[in-house]
Amino acid sequence: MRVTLGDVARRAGVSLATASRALNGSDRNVGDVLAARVRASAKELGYLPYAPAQALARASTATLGVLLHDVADPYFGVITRGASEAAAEAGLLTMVVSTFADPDLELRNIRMLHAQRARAIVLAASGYVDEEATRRLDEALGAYRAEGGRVVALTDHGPSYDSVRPANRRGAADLTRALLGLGHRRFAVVPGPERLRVSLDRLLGVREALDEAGVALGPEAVEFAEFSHEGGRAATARLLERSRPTALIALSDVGAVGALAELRGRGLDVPGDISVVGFDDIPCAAQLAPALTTVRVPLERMGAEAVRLALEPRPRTAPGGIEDATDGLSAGPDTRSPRVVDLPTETVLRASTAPPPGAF
Amino acid sequence: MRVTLGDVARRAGVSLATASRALNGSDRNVGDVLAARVRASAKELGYLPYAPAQALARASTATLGVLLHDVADPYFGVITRGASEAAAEAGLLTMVVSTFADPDLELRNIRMLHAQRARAIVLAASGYVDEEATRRLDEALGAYRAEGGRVVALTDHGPSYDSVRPANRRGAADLTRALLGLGHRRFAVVPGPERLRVSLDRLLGVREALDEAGVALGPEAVEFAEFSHEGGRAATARLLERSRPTALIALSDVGAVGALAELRGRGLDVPGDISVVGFDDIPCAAQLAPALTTVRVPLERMGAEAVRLALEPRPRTAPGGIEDATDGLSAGPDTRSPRVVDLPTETVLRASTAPPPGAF
DNA sequence: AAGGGATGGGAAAGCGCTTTCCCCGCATTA
DNA sequence: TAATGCGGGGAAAGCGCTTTCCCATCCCTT
Repeated sequence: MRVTLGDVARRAGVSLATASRALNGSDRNVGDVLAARVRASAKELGYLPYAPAQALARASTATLGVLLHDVADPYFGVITRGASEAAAEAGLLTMVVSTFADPDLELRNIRMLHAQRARAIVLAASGYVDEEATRRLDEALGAYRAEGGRVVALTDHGPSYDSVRPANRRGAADLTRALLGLGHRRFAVVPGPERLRVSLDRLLGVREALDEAGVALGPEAVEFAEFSHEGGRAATARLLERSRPTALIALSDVGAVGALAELRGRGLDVPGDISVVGFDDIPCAAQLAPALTTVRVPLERMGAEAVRLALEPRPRTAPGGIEDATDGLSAGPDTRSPRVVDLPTETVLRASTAPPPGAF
Repeated sequence: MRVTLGDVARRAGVSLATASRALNGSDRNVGDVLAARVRASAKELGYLPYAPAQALARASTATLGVLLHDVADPYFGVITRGASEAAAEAGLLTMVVSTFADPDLELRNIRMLHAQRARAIVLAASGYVDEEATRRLDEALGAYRAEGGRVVALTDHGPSYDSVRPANRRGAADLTRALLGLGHRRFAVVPGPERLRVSLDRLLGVREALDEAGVALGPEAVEFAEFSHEGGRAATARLLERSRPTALIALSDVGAVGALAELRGRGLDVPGDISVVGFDDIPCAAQLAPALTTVRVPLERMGAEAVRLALEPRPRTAPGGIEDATDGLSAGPDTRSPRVVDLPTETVLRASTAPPPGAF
């Protein structure tokens, strides 16, 4: 390409080494005079370092990978904002890849990020139930980590990864208890897709609270659905064919919005005829009418926290068992036990919930 | 790092050159036997190409940059989805950087993307009114283009860039005409921030339609606001202090949502007391209650189209004036006249608009 | 006044890949 | 049979940077 560090050095009358040290920092000092000359020369020539070459020489890039289902989904959008802001603070660029909940695509994307040698990968896309898919992903991630890459999971990806975990199960249980507290006894649930672990996790929380209260939740009252407007809408329609719940629990806000649409279409009043709750507290949840009762998940913080974890200096255990601070170059796999950050969720009561009809 | 092409080559008993050609394609052929051996060897070793090294050797990366205000804003989220999907199809990884409508940050981010030698930059963040800021951005983009980088603007960034342009002005005019058609004569407008060109562009459309109809729009009826829920809410509050419009035109959906919240807070009925319209048709616009009348902007398509434009083979004019198809290596600045793709918008009438109160 | 750290500068060896250039052997043509 | 391509293989020269050495000063210390 155009202006190289060599040009800058020549113009400043110094060696390549000095120019490099002056512009891009190093443990070695450069005399003030020369340093100033180099900087001036760089500015005059409009020099910009050539990142791929730096990456090659340093054996380390300045990029972060974020793996998610869909950037346009506000859930992931907010996470990505948190992550990329934290990344920017650390001088990293964020590469966002969408998998659309397809394990094969996810695998390919992990390989791409690995090939790019992203410093770290944030797994915002949730874990799969399918064991074979999980195994293959683990394998690819393992290879990445073996070369010094860091991985942080934002959902349950097994115990071997650093994780930032919202209290999915507990949050769902609390939410359900809130509905029980209002007097509801007939529930219907729209979890996410059955193949994702989050769905099951949250559903488990719901069951937990219902069991506690001795309320039954038959299979006819559960209808899995994609995390989408249409998914939520269709699932709600199917549920209403076979039961008459007083409370509908959608385990994602986007799904809840679809549910609201379906209910409105059927002329049902929310919360007069039926209460509806969501999960995640995406930005528009509060602005719906009725405003959606939901579980606040600290999405932005999750993204930021994940990056913090990923960039945390990583002690490595030498064969002798003593921690040593080898740099990234001689990087071996990470031998620490994984860090886990548990983030609390919070039930947010809004206008979409009320006591069941006929309650006094 | 770990497994290099050299390892693969050695294991397959071939030269580095052959291994490279077999795995990563080239204009030269490799015999079937050797090619198979190389592929097998790569698979067995779990080889993944080292992208920074490839970039250095090829003088070209496999990344795309998208510059936007905020990933968590659905407007940009949807654009990004379109762009990154198109990029993925072309084998590119997408780097997303947020500028939060700050020209300085934008400048820094352009430099970073330049340093990464992203193949192309999609400017989804809108142009600034400030001339000095614009000049500096142009300068940085110019340097990037001088080295062969491609730039596509999604909003008005001046005539020198390839652009994908939604019909902002026309869309706003049509929207306004729709309100006029319903009988409205007293308007209030909440454009975006005054420093962004889109805001002015759309406002111009509104004025155009009002002028046509001979309806006045005094300065007291216009209140600029950030593209955000809170911005729209606060601006609406201020507007209502000093005027009693029958129609409120928010020139972004996120702003309109804020406006709805403020109106609801004041006990005003939409559309009974006042009609509200937005702009963009972000996914949740249709799911609000009342569903928002707005202008559909083909966001996803804009992103995809931008990438298509950016990746389009680029003829270059030789000094003699004859187009030649030199490859990217000897890249000079792009001498074609910029491509412009105009995308139509469409007014979508929903429940948030009705004839003004008292109309018969 | 001589020995010995610091200190700062430069030459050059890579980092992992692509691509030119050269060469060899085979098939084709005269 | 000799001349001529040509297809496919390999050696090696980079791509633009960082970093290890090595070296020359300079300033302390004894």
